[in-house]
Amino acid sequence: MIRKSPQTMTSRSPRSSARPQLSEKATAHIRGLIMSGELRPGTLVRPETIGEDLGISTTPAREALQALRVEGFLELVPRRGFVVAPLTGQDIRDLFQVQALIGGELAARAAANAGEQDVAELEALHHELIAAAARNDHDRLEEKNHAFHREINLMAGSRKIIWMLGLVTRYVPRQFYSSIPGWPQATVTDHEELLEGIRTGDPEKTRAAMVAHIIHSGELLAANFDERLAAPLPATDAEPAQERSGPAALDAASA
Amino acid sequence: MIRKSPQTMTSRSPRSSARPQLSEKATAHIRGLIMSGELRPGTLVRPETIGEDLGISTTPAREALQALRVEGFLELVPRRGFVVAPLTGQDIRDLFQVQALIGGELAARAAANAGEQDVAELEALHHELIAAAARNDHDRLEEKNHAFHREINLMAGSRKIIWMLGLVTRYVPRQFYSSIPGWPQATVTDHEELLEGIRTGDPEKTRAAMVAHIIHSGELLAANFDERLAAPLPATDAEPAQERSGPAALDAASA
DNA sequence: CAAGCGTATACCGGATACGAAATACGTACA
DNA sequence: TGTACGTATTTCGTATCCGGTATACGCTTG
Repeated sequence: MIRKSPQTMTSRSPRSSARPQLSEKATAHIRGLIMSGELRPGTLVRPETIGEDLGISTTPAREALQALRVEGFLELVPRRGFVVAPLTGQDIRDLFQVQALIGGELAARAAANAGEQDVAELEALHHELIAAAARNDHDRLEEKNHAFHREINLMAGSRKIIWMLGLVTRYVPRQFYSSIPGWPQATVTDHEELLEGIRTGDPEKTRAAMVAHIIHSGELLAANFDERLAAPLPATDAEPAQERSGPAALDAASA
Repeated sequence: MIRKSPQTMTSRSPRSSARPQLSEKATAHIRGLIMSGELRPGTLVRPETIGEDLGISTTPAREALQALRVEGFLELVPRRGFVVAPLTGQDIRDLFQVQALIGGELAARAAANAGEQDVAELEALHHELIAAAARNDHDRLEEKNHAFHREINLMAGSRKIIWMLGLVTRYVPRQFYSSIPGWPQATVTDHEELLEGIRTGDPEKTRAAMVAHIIHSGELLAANFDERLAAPLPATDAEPAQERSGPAALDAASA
């Protein structure tokens, strides 16, 4: 059971034309606006407006809005349009809790599946991460951290669980981490614990390590989020803040 | 630049004209086709085709395809179109694992938050479920089961976690359960264990009960899924099932 | 002056039509 | 037989139009 997860993910067929859809560009753009706080909850987002912003037509813009609605960033008010969904620091904490649960599951499976070669690859990445941390190279640090987690997730060998994790981590701007003081050191020690669990093939120990790692990171980000919410808004006009009663059409899925 | 919404909306509730979008209809339709096995993995799904099927134009059809891509039912091959994503019985099991983790978290929080009134309401629903089971009333059974779980999820008080659960349960056709022999009885006993945990305010006991409940249900459904995969395809229309090899563009999100 | 009502406007949801680019497929040629 | 080319099909994006509805504004009335 060394290498290659059960899924047949034929990696990288060159396919040349790496042309991302315009709708994906628009999706990332609006998502960034929401996560950065430029678009606040309750704001109405119009297709033509964002089309003008990016110099595209309304068709891909509407597709982007639809995608963001599925992701939970926007809500659709039937004859009004798309409004930015509420997003609080507590929401961020909750999402990190979910991320921890899913990431923990993946880590546990990775530990169960890990072969010698996997461990070696992870350790190589880990050492590169340490080197980047020592040089204070934020970009490379972020890159290696991403690669480290990605490798673990792939080792778990479950397409759909990785997919769900991706839906959660859309709420987590990666570039944020590197700006947290003390984060590199904490990450190094956390990753060493993860490595220990994987090396010894101990799923539950690895799961616990991953959960702690994610929750810890999440608390830092959520605190920053709260701080930003407390900050005054750009102050265009004397806006009555319109804390409108959110329609919040929860469907509360069942089992 | 993006305009702010007209903040004149004077706090009047939108009355919810209850008009479902055409794109949502299309989304549900295609999702049903995929889950029922009529659309097999690798099949190319064209906007015009589904537009003709439902008597709608390509505009809402394309929005539906975009939504299904976010949900993971479809993959987008850049200049080719949308193809049905691979979906195996193991995928279903994995998704139930995720559902168990998230549902367990919600149940644990519900137990922590539960007040007397909440418990009373849950017990009322539970008794109605028992009554429906005794009458062999499948529709009402399904309805009460849904309401029971919904109530627990709402008690947890986390918008975003419920949202994530909804993304997972899109892969679980609710109407399936009631057709499983012996499921009503198993559900009643499982729910009683859940109630016990909530009544005593024991989060971890409740979490464990919910995890067991979901995993148990999932195994039944996944077995059915495997069975169907082994079966030959309906062979109704010509439709030569364009078995293009799915590229499976995993992005493997990180933390 | 305040409250109710009717009209005007804005905009969503959807339908088409059209064009450019790229891929797939069939055919002709060496 | 293998390769190159040309055509057909399709995706992706743009532009435009229309019906229906919710909101905003202004007028009338008590």
